[in-house]
Amino acid sequence: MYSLLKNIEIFKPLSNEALERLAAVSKRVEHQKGAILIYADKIEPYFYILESGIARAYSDGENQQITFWFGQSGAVLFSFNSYINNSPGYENIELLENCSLIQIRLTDLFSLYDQHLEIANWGRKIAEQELIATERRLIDRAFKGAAERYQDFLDQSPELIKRVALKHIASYLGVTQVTLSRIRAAHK
Amino acid sequence: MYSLLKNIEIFKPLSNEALERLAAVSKRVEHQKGAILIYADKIEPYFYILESGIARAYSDGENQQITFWFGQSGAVLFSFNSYINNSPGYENIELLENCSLIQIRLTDLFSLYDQHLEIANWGRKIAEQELIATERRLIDRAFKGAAERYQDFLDQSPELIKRVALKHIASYLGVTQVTLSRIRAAHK
DNA sequence: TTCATTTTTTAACATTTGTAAAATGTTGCC
DNA sequence: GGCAACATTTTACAAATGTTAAAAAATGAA
Repeated sequence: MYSLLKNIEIFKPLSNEALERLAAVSKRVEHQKGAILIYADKIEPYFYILESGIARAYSDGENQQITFWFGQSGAVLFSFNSYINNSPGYENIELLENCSLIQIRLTDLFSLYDQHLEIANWGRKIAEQELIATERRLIDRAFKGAAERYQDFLDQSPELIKRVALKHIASYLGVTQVTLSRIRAAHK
Repeated sequence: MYSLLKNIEIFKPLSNEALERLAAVSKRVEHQKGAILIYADKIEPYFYILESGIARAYSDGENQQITFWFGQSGAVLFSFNSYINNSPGYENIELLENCSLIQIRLTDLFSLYDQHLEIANWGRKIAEQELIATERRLIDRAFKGAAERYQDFLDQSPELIKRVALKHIASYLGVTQVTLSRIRAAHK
């Protein structure tokens, strides 16, 4: 029953046959705002696609918590280390709103990667898209000041500004909350 | 004739059959120190694996050049945007020493991805490993000061310190050359 | 609404890092 | 060796950002 997946952007390039194979191991789940779907230092067995709601990934430091990823509808959500190296991760993933998600067990997904050419290439493209977005951010940190990064964030993710606490956005942008406040004050 | 590839780390997980398919589209090339293998703003048709020598990727800004990647023996080397989105990239890749490389035409590689399950999954893992390394660096920028990042670089890439100009290492670490000099002076 | 809690802003000051320019060191070539 | 080109360090000063603490504003629950 692939109708579950058919309308989600990330699945659109797939043939009906591939979709059915994925649908057979997919399950829709709902979780509440505040739920932690992925814990750092644990091997997490699931891969998720966010259908609705928003989430953030963060790591805990000694006296701070750094948010380094936001996910919106259509985003893939998983523990990088669990998925890639079968080892405990560094990120916690917290839902910032009530969310609806597609859940796939990693062992099922890996088994499809080993059986199904089209799905293997779909998985390749997921990693590639995450890669290019992550490197883009690393380079932007070098070339752009904090104020410009904030403006870019406003332009590219206008919904997130409304729905996410500024303290999370500050650490995502690589500045303290105080600095972000200063940027916003200067902006008016 | 897959002996060309057999001893290179990145090819080791592959079966002989997959290696032969890759070897059939691979070619060993040599380039001199200073050569630019990948140009920003161009769609680059090749994918390389570095056999010997070192290289760096950099982007040009208005009054600066930022190095954001170093490759050593075994590294994969390509224009992310050309490879992933078939569009011009943002990085130049320069050889910092005379290098020996394996060259594969992207169209040949993509064609193998579409035909060969094992090679598709090999390509998936390449992207995944790059992804996790890149995100790791982004997070380290948030949690570690410049001095600690320098120390980590020393620990993890002792050869590069000897062979690469400090100005390139400075921008790789996300600081100016003056700051790196100060860190090195304090370090003694 | 009212109270308690949390988030955001503001202020004052400290620290880090950047900028520009000069001084020093290094490399390769004639 | 000696010169030229380039890399690295040092210095003085400027700008950006961090830290701490407090005030103001927003949010959520009773």
